[in-house]
Amino acid sequence: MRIATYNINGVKARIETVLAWLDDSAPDVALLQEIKSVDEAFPRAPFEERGYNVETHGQKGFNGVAILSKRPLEDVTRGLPGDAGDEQARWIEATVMGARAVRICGLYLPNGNPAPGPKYDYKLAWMTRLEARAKTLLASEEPVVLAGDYNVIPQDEDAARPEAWASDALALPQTRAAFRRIVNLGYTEAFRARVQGPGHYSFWDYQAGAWSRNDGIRIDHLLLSPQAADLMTECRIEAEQRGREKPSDHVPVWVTLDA
DNA sequence: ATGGCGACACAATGTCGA
Repeated sequence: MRIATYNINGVKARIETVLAWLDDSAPDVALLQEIKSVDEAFPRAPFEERGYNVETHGQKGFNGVAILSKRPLEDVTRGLPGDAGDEQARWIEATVMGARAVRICGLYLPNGNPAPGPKYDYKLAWMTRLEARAKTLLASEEPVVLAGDYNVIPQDEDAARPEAWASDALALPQTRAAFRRIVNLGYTEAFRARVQGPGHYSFWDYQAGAWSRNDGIRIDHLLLSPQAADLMTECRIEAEQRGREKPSDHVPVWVTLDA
């Protein structure tokens, strides 16, 4: 089972790009972030024509997450538990059926800038809720994948210019500590379990020629429960997608599970 | 230190992202 996470920066603006990617790369499951669409306006047909089941959790204008899956999906839930008043569409879960059923969570973690401030407070509170959900899911002792745009640069080696991000909400010590607390519950960060060292990024800003200068950051992650980590056979960043026609500013990140 | 880009809501600029 090949699972990809991909912040597409608007499904309406990116539809041709995403369809070309699906045709070339053919993931079994794709977790999309920043669909920037309400559910009723999401262009389901071209995905369904390609054999994908489509589940969305959108809102008007911003945010929004979706799951595309060639395998059946069960028990779909929307919204991160822990704050009934949170109206931002940033979380969707489903169980993907297969040789092993896998609980898959697609997330779009808040950016949090400027920090300090209310947006940063929201980010940290959201991460506390994520930690609680991650802990609950771990207790199931089933394969679990928490994947998406975390808006977290875990370590300095995950940025081409770490000094430029030192006081940014993506890299502040409190942000990194909150991310580590989740990993330290018992999750495996898929990419770093397989690839070490600097120079691996998943986002390049549209501005100032960031892609051509490889001035990137690694902020899209897949966290695997022990039962999922045991099934991992591959993890890679599909960086070449950043150089294609009308790209998102993020690229897909992949994990393959023997499930 | 900032935000040069890009998407979106809404109708010319403002907000947001990272």
